[in-house]
Amino acid sequence: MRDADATKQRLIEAVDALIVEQGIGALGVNAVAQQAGVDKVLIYRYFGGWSGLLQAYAEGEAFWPSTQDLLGECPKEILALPPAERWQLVLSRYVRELSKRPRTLEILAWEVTARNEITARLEAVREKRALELLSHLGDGCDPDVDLGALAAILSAAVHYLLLRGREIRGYSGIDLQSEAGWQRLEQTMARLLTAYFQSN
Amino acid sequence: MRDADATKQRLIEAVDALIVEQGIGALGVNAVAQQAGVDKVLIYRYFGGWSGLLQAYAEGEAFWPSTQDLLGECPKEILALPPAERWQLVLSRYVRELSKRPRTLEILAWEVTARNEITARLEAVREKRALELLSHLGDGCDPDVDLGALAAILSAAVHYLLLRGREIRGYSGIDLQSEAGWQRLEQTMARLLTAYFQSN
DNA sequence: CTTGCATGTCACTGTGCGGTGACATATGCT
DNA sequence: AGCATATGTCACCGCACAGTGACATGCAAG
Repeated sequence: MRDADATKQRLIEAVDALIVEQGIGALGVNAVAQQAGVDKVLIYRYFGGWSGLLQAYAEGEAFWPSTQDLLGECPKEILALPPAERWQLVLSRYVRELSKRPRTLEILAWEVTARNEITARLEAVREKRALELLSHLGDGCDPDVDLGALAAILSAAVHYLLLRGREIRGYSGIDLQSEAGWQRLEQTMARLLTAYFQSN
Repeated sequence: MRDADATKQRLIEAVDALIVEQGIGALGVNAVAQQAGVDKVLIYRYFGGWSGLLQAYAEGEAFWPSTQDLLGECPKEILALPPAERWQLVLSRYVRELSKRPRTLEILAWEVTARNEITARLEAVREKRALELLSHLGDGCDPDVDLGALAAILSAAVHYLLLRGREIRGYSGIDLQSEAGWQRLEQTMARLLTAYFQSN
C-alpha cells in the first residue's frame, strides 16, 4: 500500500479495536501491530513509540459525551426546567451516553488502576467538561446548595455502577445488567434530586 | 529456618506488603518471593502455584469493615435513630473505615479491571455483607423506599470517590485529597438522605 | 548411625514483552 | 533512466515473567 497516513490510521484503529474487543489490559505494541497487520517498527517510526501512539489515539477519539449530547438539541428548554427535573434529565442522559461508549468505560476503568500521562490528559479534559456542564446546570439553583459535591456524588455513583455492571450482576441487591435494575437506580436518583432541591 | 509454616506466613505477608506498598499491579511470583526473601519454587510447593497463594491471602485477610465497625459498639442505639440520621452515621463510618484500608481500596480497584476467581469470591463476601447490613438499616423505613438502590448509589459513589482520590485531587471541583473536600461530600450526602427520607 | 523425607537452593526453560538495526523495495523527483 | 528517500520487512536483543527439574541439607524416626 505504501501509504503512511493509511498505515497510521490502521494502527490507531487497531488500538481502538483492541480496547473495545479485549480491554485495555490486552493493549501492547505487539498486539496492536498484529491487529493492524503491520510491522511494529512502524509504531516507533510514525509515533515515536508506544506512548506516542496512545497519545495520538487519545487525541483523535471523542470519549466523553459532549455538552450537546447531555443537554440535547434544545438546551434552552432543558435549562428552563426546574432544577430537580433538569438534573434528572441530564443524569439519565449521562447514563445512556456512557453505556453506549465501551471505549470510555474502558478508559474510566483504566484510570482507576493506572496513572500516566495519557490518563492524566483525559482526566483533565473530563474535569473541564464537567465544570462546564456544571455551570449550565447551576442556573436558578439555591446558591446555598453544593452543586459540585452533588455532581461528584451522582457521577461517581454512575461511573462505578456502570463499571461494575460490565462484570457483575448483583450489587447491593440490584441487577446491574438489567433494564429493571437501572430503572430502580434512576428512579432513586430522581427521588433523591427531587427531595434535595425541594428541601432548600 | 526450616519451618514450612513460617515460610508460608512470610509469603502471605509478602503479598500483603507488596499490595500496600506498590499496588496490585506489582504483584507476581518473582516479586513476592523476593519480598519474602524466599525461593519462588516454594510458592508452587506450598500453595500449588500463584493463584493458590492469592487465594490463601484472600481468605486470611479481613478486607471488609465488619458490621460492628459500621454500627459501632451499641448497634441498638444507632438502629433507634430515625432513618436519615442512621444512614448518615453508617455512611460516614463507612468512608472512614474504607479510607483506613489501603488493601481494601486496592482490591476494589482491582475488581474494576480484572475478573478472576479471587475477585469473584471477594465480591461475593462483600455482597453478602452489604445485604446483611442493609437488612439492619431498613428498620422503620417506609417500605415504599428502595433501600437497595439507595445503598447501591451511595456506596458506589463512596467507592469511586475514594479510589479516584488516591490519585487525583480535582473531581467535579471537589478536592478528593483534603478533609474539606470530604466534608463537602459527606454533608451533601447527609442532606440528600435527610431530604429523601423526609419526603416519604 | 543411617535412612527417608521435608525443606530449601540453584540453574534452567520457554514465552511474550518493548525496542532496535540492517536490509529490501516502491515511489516520486530531476 | 537513475537516484534519494519514504515506506515496509525481517531478524534480532535484553528483559521480566511463570513455571520446572535436579540437587543440597537439615531433621526426625528407626
